[in-house]
Amino acid sequence: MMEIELPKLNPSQQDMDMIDILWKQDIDLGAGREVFDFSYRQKEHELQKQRDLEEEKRRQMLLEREKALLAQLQLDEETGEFVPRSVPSGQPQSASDTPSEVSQNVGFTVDGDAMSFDECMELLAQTFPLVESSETASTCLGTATPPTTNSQLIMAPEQPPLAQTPLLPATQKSWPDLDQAWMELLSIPELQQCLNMQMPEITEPSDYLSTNSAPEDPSYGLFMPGLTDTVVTQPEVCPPEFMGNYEVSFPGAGPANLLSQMSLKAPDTVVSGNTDEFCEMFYPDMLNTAKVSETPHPCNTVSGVCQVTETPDCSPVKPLDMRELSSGDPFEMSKGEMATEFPDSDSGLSLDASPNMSSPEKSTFEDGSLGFSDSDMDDTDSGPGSESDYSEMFSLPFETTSPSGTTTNTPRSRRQDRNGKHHKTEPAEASGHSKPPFSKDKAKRRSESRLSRDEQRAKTLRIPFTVSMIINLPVDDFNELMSKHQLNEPQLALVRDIRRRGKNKVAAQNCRKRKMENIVGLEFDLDSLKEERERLQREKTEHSSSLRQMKQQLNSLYLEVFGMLRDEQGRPYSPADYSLQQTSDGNVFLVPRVKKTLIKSDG
DNA sequence: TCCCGTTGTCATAGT
DNA sequence: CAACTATGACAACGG
Repeated sequence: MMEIELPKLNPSQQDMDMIDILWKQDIDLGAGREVFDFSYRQKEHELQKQRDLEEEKRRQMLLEREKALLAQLQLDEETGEFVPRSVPSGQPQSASDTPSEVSQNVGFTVDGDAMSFDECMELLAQTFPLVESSETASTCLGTATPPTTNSQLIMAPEQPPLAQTPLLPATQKSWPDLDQAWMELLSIPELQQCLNMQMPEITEPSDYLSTNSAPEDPSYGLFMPGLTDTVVTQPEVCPPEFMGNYEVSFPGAGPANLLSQMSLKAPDTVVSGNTDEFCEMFYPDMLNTAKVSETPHPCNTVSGVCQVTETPDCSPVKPLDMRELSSGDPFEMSKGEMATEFPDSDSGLSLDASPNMSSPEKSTFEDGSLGFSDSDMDDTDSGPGSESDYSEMFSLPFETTSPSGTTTNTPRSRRQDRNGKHHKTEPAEASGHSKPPFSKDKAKRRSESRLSRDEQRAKTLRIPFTVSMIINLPVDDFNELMSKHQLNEPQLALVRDIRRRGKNKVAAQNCRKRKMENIVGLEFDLDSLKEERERLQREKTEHSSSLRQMKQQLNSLYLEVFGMLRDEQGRPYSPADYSLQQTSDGNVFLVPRVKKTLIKSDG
């Protein structure tokens, strides 16, 4: 039932188109065009393997050298230094990072428990016979680099999928290790560099890009007029073929390949982010399948991928799934990515946050007038089918994050498969076929239903675009699109309403987010000001105390000085009659108080 | 049933 | 002036 027909209509061109689409959408992820090109990836893969091999060899050599070094040294109890135990007939040292005096005495021929590099390689080759010979070296990392290496994760077109199954349990158990190893792998600068270098060498990206006018927004190209023209006039320009090619090319490894390549091309995303999130982004279906499947493993998402990758027979990964996971709605996906990575853009809130999986009960009943079933929808939508494929491609967002979306994807693809190419699947429909496994965020359901309402309306009026297209297209392209389709007045009104609502929804979300941020900021300011006030009050208290003390000291000093003054007869001055005053120039005068008393007496 | 938080939508002012 | 954004207000919804 998961089989789909793969119409072979100008496959190469379609491949290129799809590559363009996927590539553009994944630019946001840091993925390059080569991610989608088999030849790229092959060469990339080769190069990476070489790099891995070199790296591992180098590490292994260092390890061996250290081992041998320690084996050949003994601690000099007098000096506390390690000194050569004997002079072995070792091989000449090639590394420069070993102390010269030591390297002269140490070789690779090992004594004791140390093994030679070749022995190690051989042992590892025997231990992991499934790994490519060139990769056995990398396994020398031991636990740090589990045997499941990039050859498996990235793509293994030449390897039968079953050949990897023996590793499956181990890899699933050791996924954290594998993740770590992957992160280490991906963090190797040379690796990334070399991956990036491959692109210009193999093909000029402009060759691909030339078909589109250069979009400013990476995802913009998805909505380029040319592309939409293609959509309209060429209904079969489609992902299924493209994906089909991939599936044919890499039996049982298509989506995983893509994922791995993506992860390679966008190491930051993988490394910095939670792998679960990452995989949920790309493999909602698979994850869901993995979770639903009876396999009891605590399936973190990576393991979900692993399952899909390594058990292609039962895998839900079919071209359509692939299309979805390769971002369901490419535009939305890319936007979502941008939103998450660059919060400034759209404040991390985009429409894709709004959902496209609508809860069936709500989506179908909330709009009473629109309460037809999904099958009805399918029937009503069987129309020209020209946009259906792209409508599917541009279908609403959030399948990537919503659990219900993930659960619904499989049935959705199934139905799409059944319907062949004439499947304009609305998100609402997609979710309508299976209930959310658990009560997820009500907000999401609400948003789903809301969007699905617009979707339903659009469908009712047979609007040939998806809501996401309507909302997200730049105004010029939107107008162009409108002009290309002869829409009647209600259709135009609905489309404008959908666009307005969609944009306003995002605006409202941003507004609320800002409001909350402002509140948080103000609370922070309030706390700071409270602290400041307390501090100032403490200072004031201290200063008052200090001032009082100084006044007392001054008074004492004054009395002391005044008491030392004597008149011509040697008698002390009376403090009642005289006072000491200091002028601005620093001179001190004895000023009689007589005047005051006189004034007082006069008064 | 009421309360409350969240979200979508509308109206309107501003950019 | 059109398109978009920001925001207050309101309603619907669900816990």
